[in-house]
Amino acid sequence: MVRAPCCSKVGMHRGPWTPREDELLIKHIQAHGEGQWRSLPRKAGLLRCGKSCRLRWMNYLRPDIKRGNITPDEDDLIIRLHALLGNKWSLIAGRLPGRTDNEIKNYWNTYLSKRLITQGMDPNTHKKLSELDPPGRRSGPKKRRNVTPGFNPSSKRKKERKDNGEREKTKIHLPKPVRVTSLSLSRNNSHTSFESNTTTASISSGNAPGGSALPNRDLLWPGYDRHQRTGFLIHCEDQVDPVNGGDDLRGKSSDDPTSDNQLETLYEEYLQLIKADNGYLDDQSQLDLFAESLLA
DNA sequence: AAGGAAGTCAACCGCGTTCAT
DNA sequence: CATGAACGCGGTTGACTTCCT
Repeated sequence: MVRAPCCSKVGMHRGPWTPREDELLIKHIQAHGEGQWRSLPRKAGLLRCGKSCRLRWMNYLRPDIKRGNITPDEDDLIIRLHALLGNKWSLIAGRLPGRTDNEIKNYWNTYLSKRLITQGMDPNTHKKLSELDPPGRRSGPKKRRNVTPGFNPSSKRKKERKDNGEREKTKIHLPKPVRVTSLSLSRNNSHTSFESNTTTASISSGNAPGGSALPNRDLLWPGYDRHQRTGFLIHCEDQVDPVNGGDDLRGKSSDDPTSDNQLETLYEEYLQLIKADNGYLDDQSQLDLFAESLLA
């Protein structure tokens, strides 16, 4: 089947966005919200394809985007999540508040995969490189520079922490809340979706994200209201949805063998573990278990 | 100082999935 | 059921920057 282009490319602007274009896009989204990307450029007075607008907003203009250096904790988490999830950049990004999939993908391709290679690891499998691929024949960074300002190799940081007598821990961020749209509603109905605030591991918070913008609970995915009451919103997106539903539930079978109760129990255990250690998790196996549960 | 090599990252592209008609 | 629209994702590109010789 021949696929129609997402928009007519005749007369469209391409390449880097100008400040004026950014301003128009921001103003439009502030006034009308996200979504309806195809018609957005016309309504916003932009000579851009809708896809381009979405990308610009998601990867650059969104107010909650954290720009700048990836922290050591984020660094470690990316590697560990990549080992479990593979190149699922959006899923990895979902666990790093304020980071975009594009940013993490670029960061991985630019630094992390190369660093793993220099450490003798295969960046795809996270296993030691076989003897069939001896170090001298590896394709890695050829030469050059102390990379990005502020970039600090993880091994060095770990050594510094060890030297300081610090425990080696991985900071765990709570799953990132996302817009939740009802199963029964059109994706284009912006009045029936909501955004909640990004939440990190401030476990004791009892404030419900989402606030007054919540739609009828009956329209939400199973488990939402339960976690809303306790102040957490599980990130549910694609197959990661831990409560048998979520943003992209379309087509999901209600016969999913994993019960709500099982998943809820697992999630509660996860929260308890983090609570017990002020937002950190020492036990790699517990982190792995949680990550695997997301893929179940 | 200049030119080329290499790195970075925003943006583009194509495809898969889901929903509406 | 078939088709097209809309969206999101991962891979790739290419302009620009930085470094090396």
